Amino acid sequence: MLELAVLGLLVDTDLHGYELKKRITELLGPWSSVSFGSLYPALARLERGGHVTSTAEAASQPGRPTPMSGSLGAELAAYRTRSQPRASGRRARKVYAITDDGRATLRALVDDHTGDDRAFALRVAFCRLLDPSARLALFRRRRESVAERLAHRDAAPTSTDRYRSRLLEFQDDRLLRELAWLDDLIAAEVAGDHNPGDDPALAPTGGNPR
Amino acid sequence: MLELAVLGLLVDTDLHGYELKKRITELLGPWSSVSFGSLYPALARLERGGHVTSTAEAASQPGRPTPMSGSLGAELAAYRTRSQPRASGRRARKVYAITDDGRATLRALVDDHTGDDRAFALRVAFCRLLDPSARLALFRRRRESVAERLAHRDAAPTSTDRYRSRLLEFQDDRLLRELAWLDDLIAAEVAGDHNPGDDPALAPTGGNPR
DNA sequence: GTCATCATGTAAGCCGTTACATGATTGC
DNA sequence: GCAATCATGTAACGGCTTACATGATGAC
Repeated sequence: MLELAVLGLLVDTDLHGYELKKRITELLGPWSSVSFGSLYPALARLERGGHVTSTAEAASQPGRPTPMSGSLGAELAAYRTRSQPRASGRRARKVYAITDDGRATLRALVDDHTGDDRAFALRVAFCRLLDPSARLALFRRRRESVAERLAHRDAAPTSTDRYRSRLLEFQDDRLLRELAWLDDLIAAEVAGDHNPGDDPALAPTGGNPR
Repeated sequence: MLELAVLGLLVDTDLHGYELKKRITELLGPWSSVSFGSLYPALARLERGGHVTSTAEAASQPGRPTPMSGSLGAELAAYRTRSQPRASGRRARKVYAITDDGRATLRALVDDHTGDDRAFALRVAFCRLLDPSARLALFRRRRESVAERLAHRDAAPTSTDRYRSRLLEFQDDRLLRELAWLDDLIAAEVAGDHNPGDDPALAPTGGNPR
């Protein structure tokens, strides 16, 4: 799940750990975010596995602009420009970039259907990386799962406890709304709403065309 | 979280592990349920800690009806009656009962405010065990937390990705609805909607008055 | 001088999972 | 005889958390 978030975010732009954490928090919400204690080991794992590469951002050498900048994305460059004024002396950052292998892994991660609600949300967040049929399948799987949950609910006996019944009511409403949302998404997919120009984000080419 | 579910269910009636698992699944939904591999160790932990006691349900001795039945609840008796036909020869069950210590622990567990959404749902499911002021505080804390999340959302930049923006929209709607639900709950509490006769479930008396 | 922010990591531990081991009863 | 259901447990492992360790910079 952490891997999914990291790889998904690295598709857009190269990032260092600290910034990555901020973006994950933004994506998942301050609740159910991740800690450094899991992020850094995860990055190390991903690097060992060849899914990402890291480049030590050289500090205190203003004469040499962006050494090994081949894998550094345009957005990071912009970020670095914004924070240029006190570039030297800062603690060395490790900038991570996704590899072709990582892109393949990411596609598999988005396509699989294990894990909880948070994992599904993450999949939706990155589902543009799937081809249309896989994306549609993702939505349909979820729809079925939610429908099943609802059916199971209807069979359960009504609770006598006021709070418990209010809770059940609320949760049922939630499921119904998710179902409607999924139906909307599915309808849009079937209608061929996806722009004909394929997203090139996952193309195994070096140098982001942006 | 598992402890919370177990203790909460044991307040209503004494249960053995297998049945407990079924009820937890009913409460949490087939998704995000628990496995035996965590339930049984949890029960052992709770027993070691003195929060529950276990009684080996004697089988193949039809002559002696319910030995040590002092701590066996009425609802279990009913359950046993329903499955009486083949009572002897069945694998021995361990029936768990909550202790006064367990009731105190449960109250603390429901009152605390750590953990994720599932933990909150569980707290609501058992919040009748709190006194009105603590219950109100529970709802208000949650309300604040959800409101904060929403405020943070509004500040975030809108995504360019279609799926991501649809997701954000959906999640925002969810938060708004939870807010409205909480406001309802809080209003009902403030209006003194709680029945004046206190729930005796948490009274440290032996022998359930049912 | 000390606090907040940026920045990267390690170590211990918790809580949960899957897979395995055991064993009886009922129904096909 | 075989599978499903009931019933209880152990072992290995995974992923994530908290707390700790380190260290620089800028603002008050």
